[in-house]
Amino acid sequence: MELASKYNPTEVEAKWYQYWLDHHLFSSRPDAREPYTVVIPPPNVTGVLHMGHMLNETIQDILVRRARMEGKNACWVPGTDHASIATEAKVVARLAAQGIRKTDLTREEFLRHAWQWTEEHGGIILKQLRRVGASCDWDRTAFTMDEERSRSVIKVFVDLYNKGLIYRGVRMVNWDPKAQTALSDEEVVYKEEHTQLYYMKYYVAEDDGTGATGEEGEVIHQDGRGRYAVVATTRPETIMGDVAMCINPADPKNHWLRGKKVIVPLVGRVIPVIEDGYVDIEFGTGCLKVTPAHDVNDYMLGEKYNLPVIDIFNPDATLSEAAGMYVGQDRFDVRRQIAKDLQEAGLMEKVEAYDNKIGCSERTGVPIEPKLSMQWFLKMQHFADLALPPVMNDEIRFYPAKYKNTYRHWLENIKDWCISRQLWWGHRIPAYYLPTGGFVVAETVEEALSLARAKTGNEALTLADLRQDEDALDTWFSSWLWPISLFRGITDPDNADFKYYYPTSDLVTGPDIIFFWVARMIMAGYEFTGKMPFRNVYFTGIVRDKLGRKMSKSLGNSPDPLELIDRYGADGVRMGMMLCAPAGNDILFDETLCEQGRNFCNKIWNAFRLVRGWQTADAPQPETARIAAGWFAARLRRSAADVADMYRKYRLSDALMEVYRLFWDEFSGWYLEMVKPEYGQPVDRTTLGQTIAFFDALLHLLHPFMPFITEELWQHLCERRDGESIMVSPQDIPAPAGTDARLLAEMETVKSVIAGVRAVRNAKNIPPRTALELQAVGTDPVAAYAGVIAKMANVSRIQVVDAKDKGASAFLVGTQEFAVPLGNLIDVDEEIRKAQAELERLEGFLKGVNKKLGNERFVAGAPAAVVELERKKQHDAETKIATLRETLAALRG
RNA sequence: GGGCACUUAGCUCAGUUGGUUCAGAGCGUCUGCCUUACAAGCAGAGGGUCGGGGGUUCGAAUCCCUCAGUGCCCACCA
Repeated sequence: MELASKYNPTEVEAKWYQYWLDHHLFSSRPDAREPYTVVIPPPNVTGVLHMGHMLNETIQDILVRRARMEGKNACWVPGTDHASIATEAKVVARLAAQGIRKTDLTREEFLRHAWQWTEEHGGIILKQLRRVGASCDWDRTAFTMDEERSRSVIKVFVDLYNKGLIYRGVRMVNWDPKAQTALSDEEVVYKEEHTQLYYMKYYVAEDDGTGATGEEGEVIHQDGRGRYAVVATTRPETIMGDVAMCINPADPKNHWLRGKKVIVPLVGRVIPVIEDGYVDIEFGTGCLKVTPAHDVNDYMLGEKYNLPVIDIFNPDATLSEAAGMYVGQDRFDVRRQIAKDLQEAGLMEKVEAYDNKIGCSERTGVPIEPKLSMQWFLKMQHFADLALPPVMNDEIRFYPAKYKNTYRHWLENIKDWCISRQLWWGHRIPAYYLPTGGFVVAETVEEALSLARAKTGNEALTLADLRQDEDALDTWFSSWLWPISLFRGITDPDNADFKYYYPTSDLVTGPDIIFFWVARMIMAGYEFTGKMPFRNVYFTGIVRDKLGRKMSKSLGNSPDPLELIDRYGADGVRMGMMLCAPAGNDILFDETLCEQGRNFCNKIWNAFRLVRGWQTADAPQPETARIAAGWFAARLRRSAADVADMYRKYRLSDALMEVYRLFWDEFSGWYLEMVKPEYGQPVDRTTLGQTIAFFDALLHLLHPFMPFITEELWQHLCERRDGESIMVSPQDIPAPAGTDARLLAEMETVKSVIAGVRAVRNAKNIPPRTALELQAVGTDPVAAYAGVIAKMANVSRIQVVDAKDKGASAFLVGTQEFAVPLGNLIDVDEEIRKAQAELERLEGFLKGVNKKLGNERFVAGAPAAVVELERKKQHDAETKIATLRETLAALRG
């Protein structure tokens, strides 16, 4: 079969993925081997693959495949997340497009639509993962809202409620007016915005003119209408909720306002002036309007001073009846309107531009509204106490470790978690309200009923008397159980899978969900299993474009991973991702990296074409090939050891780069060229066998990064039988041997000699076909490698000479001088210039070394080995300088 | 406003506890090659006073201080 000179990934990839599936090569069952478990960070069920996934899944696949090849029982569990808010928003939008309002539907009707949506769009991303090569155990595919996961969530809720860790109460929460639900603190993101600061006049009510003491610093505003205080706010639309004005008791400017009452502008309500140290004297005028219903701090003041609460907003952030004005209008329209009205009424002192940070909903993007409401909360201090120590003492390791700080800071300032959402798409809170007031919490409605009967003493209660809480749980309240619930560890903790696979091994995720997910999984792990959920956490970077901008739909700077795979092959794209992905660093993705990956595939492909094309003959192995094989075996052992070390440190980019260079430079560039027979000549069986063994080892090293091409070539290379696969044919590359270091060092010298000759060739424009002679001055330290040098540099003979030819171009390898006789081809002036420059450099270097050695404190203070090294540097430099001087003298002579 | 990182070749990054021959890699750049595995390639070359300044040390890219810049996280100044 003739092989094309270019690797074509498309067919190969489809073929092998199907082969892997057909032979259940990703499936895992508990056995005697050491388990290696990874749970996928479940993508949104209706999501599509983007570059962030591409990176994340590639890393997981590399780790999983590596573990599998090491002989571990690797199990990578895939699944999707129901993504409560995001999915519900999409369903609501679709319904709206059909002219259906959510509020016109019953819960059951809405959920039918949601499930329908999920079935239509769900799981697309899991199919896409196959294109990437992800070696997930698809039989274990789970969904955060499937039956098992739902049972786990409900069981855990009941358990925590019974432990007294879940409570219900009215608190100030983050309200998303678009999704019309409460959010946790973590779901609020702060955005810098250019806004206005409005300075409004609050006239003193029934002003009798008292209060002014004329003391230093006192600031009294007054106009024809009387005396007034000025309050600066970014939210003038909330004045209808004002119930007090607050000044700092230590603020002389506003002393005169003590004990007074002021009039809310436009509204006309008379409110008291209170005093509290909370108020920042420097901000604005030092007067703060207090709106307990719509600001967390104001709420705190309200509690402290027993102020009334006037909630002026409807759930969609339009003004409510309670506002009394602008009723039904949107908060931002009201802001514009009220600014105008204040202006016209002469109640606006001034308006200034102001940069402010606005809390916005992570999901819908709209500014959140602090709102008092009845919600369910999880007490977090208990969990923080559980989850902090294992990370700080490295029982659970973070890569990179810098995230330990972030983690600690969050846990040390933990607040209770608002877990209820006013949504339908999610796990419904298993609380049941009684007709007589109060509620019970139970896993099933039947249990709830018996609890209710016991609680009320009323045996006549029926299911119809119980009303289940309308709220759903925060999505993360199911995600935090993921590593446990995937193995049914909540509902059936004694099952064999759970005992075998849990704790999982590595978690790969982005640092953006360290609080949402990672921290909470650790909490859940210790709370419900008494064990860590995973041993290591690998935090990926955020994928940015080459200009450093975060990839996003709106910027249009995010390539479609599948399109990239079409163009460069999955292996090419995987490599492109990994080339720029050191752990924890943001990765600046550039499509040319995929090109590099594709080129590498091609390089591997062509190296294979070369080897495959060789005919064999019964012949003794040439000396050059024997040397090459001995050297490359050592080179391979060293790289394999280095790569293993990099895996241990999760330095996957470095590991890939090491294998890349090993294959391209050392194997293809040096080894294959050394053993390659003359065109049309056969190769001896020993060399062919060794070469295939090396190739096999290289494919094994490459496989985790580039699964498709390696499987394809491995089949050709080893003539595998059906059902076999490179991924389950572990190959142990021996540990480096004692003699390796010498072997490697000698070959480096040989390479330098070859490079030296080639450089001469290049400089003089001598074609590769023209054989050259080589002289070694005095002695030849690499005489044993003469055959290699002859072949690689096209050198006809190597002579040891006392003095090199007059017309020779010389170069130094270490302290050893070599020369290529060129007859009249040599450019004397150029040679002199070159030698002179080198001499000057060396003299400067020697001066530095001498200075160091001349320093008594260095000789006395530094370790003997270091001093010895300096002496060697000195000696070598002197030797080289002497050689160069001779060369120069000869050239000039 | 607090905290944590980072600043090394044109670009992206290594550089382990301060000490192996003027600081390394990949990509890009330049020069020469279509040499029957590969031009998605081969051979060679150039490129950095390790952000600025100060200090500790026999010795600093590496430790300390300081200044400047960048990024991220957290925070209730309206």
